[in-house]
Amino acid sequence: MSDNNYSTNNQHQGNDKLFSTENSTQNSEPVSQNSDKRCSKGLLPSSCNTCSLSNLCLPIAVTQNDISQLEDIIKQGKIIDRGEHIFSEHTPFRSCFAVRSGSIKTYVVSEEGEEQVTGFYLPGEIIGMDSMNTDAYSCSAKALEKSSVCEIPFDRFETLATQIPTLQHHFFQLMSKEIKESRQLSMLLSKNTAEERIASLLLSLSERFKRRKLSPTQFRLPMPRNDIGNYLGLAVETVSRVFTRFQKSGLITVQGREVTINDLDKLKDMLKHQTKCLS
Amino acid sequence: MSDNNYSTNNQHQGNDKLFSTENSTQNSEPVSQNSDKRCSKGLLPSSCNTCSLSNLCLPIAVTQNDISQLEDIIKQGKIIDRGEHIFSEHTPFRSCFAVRSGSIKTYVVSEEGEEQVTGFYLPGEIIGMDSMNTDAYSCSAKALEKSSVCEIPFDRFETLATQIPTLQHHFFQLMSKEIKESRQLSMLLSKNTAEERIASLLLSLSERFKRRKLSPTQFRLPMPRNDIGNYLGLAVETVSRVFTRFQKSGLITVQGREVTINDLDKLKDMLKHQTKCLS
DNA sequence: CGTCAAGTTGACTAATCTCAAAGAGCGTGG
DNA sequence: CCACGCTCTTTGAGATTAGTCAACTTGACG
Repeated sequence: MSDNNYSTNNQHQGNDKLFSTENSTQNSEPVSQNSDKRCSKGLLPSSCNTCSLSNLCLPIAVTQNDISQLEDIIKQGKIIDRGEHIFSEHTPFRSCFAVRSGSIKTYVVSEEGEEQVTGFYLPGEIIGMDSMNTDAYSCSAKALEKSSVCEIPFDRFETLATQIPTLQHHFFQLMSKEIKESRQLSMLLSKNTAEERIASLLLSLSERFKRRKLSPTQFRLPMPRNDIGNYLGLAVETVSRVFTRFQKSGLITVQGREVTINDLDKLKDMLKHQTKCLS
Repeated sequence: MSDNNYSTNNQHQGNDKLFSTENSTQNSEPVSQNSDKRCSKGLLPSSCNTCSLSNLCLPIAVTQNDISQLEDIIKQGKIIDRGEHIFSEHTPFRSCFAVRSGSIKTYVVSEEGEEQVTGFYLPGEIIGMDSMNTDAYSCSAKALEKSSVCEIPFDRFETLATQIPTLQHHFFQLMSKEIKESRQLSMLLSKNTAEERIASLLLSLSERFKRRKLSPTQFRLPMPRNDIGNYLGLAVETVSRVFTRFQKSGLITVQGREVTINDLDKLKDMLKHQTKCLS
């Protein structure tokens, strides 16, 4: 297997090594521990151009000039410490955020104070698109580890989107994708067993790591079992048992949050009879 | 209760009476039974202006002039017979559709040919937004009863949206809402019992009928139990049993697909401890 | 090295599914 | 206008998955 050629992505949390080769400019995390730090335009010449994630979060077809306009409105590289919030449910909606490094979970809280995890977001993915039709965020977003995000002020973005058709088009696509993925989660939850749900999550993570040129078969779960269970509608105990079962059958190797997928095809086969898995 | 003042919405399927008072111009269904019929511009001067649903599917703030531009690109009042498709999964994505009358279900089919219902759409709601990021529809849409839809060719719509900011804004909102609702479905499926799921669906329908000035407490279910179960991740038998239980407890009265909600508050209370119900 | 959070494991319970069969409703054609 | 056949719906009994409760293990970190 050629997996060994991938750069490892299982360092301890918050380690910026992950991105050091990807961001040629100095906007990776270590510069400041201050969670409120922002790269104000000009000071740190961070650029969407040189960001390796731009193929994920930016429209491919955008021109050089368009990108500078985007950079003008995007506040890049805000650092979020583990456990800190990017935004909270019910607070005024102002911006979407692109994850630049680390990992984010979104969740809502019921009247009884019970938490429901609604999603996990990795670098290159965008948070907040479910809040665009209201004045307030419809979920909270919290960093699962030390992370950094780029803020996209929405009113300015909307204006820009009317001026740059490809930008509008791209954003429509991103939102459409979000709808589709949420649909897929619904399907997963409505029809599938615990094992299938977890297989699906593992494959989803695998795919997303792969997109970022990281190993699709060996990675660190950014979230605790608790959050996995919450997200997939399973009890923590069930999650734990399924991991154990998977390990015993040789499908995967787990060591805490470190996961190695030993048989990717077999994992995919588990979802064969489904319409679609998570993405 | 003043519910009796609502116009009834439980006639047999395909009856256009539902909309005869709402569309002052002659674009309601009976004109032609040809399912391929389209109101070509000019022939039938159907208008988004006079459509009672425009407050649901059109941006509020759009001006008179904007509406005419919209009307130029929208093909209005296409008739779909019960069981007919509006579009099929994997066929080229060209248009979104606004439901004008009747009801539509969307679904995907797994490799084994198993169907998974992904949504129910009522007048004023828009189908196809989950396909905008691909060249092909990501689900199929089929009429649950005789229905009519307005076709929104997407490429022309995108162009128009760049010219009319409020239109773009409105569409962002619609898509955001779609994401949110799908999220809510996921949550419903991941945490709630059969009873809660069905209560949530009933409330969702109730709310949507109410928006259309129809009775929120007395309506006809547009879909069979089978589809309800499929959508909510329950066996048909479970759906049936829950309806029976609800009836026995006096919460609702069911007679086939006719439903009367006797205690709306109690129904809502069932979802009290949740983050949110369907919408 | 002690503490606390996270993860694992076992035994029991409960909700929902599956299988099976009967009953009701609706459209079609005679 | 009614009978037939189809689909939809209901109901029962038993099987199974996942949840709950409780205890124990592991690991991170000061």
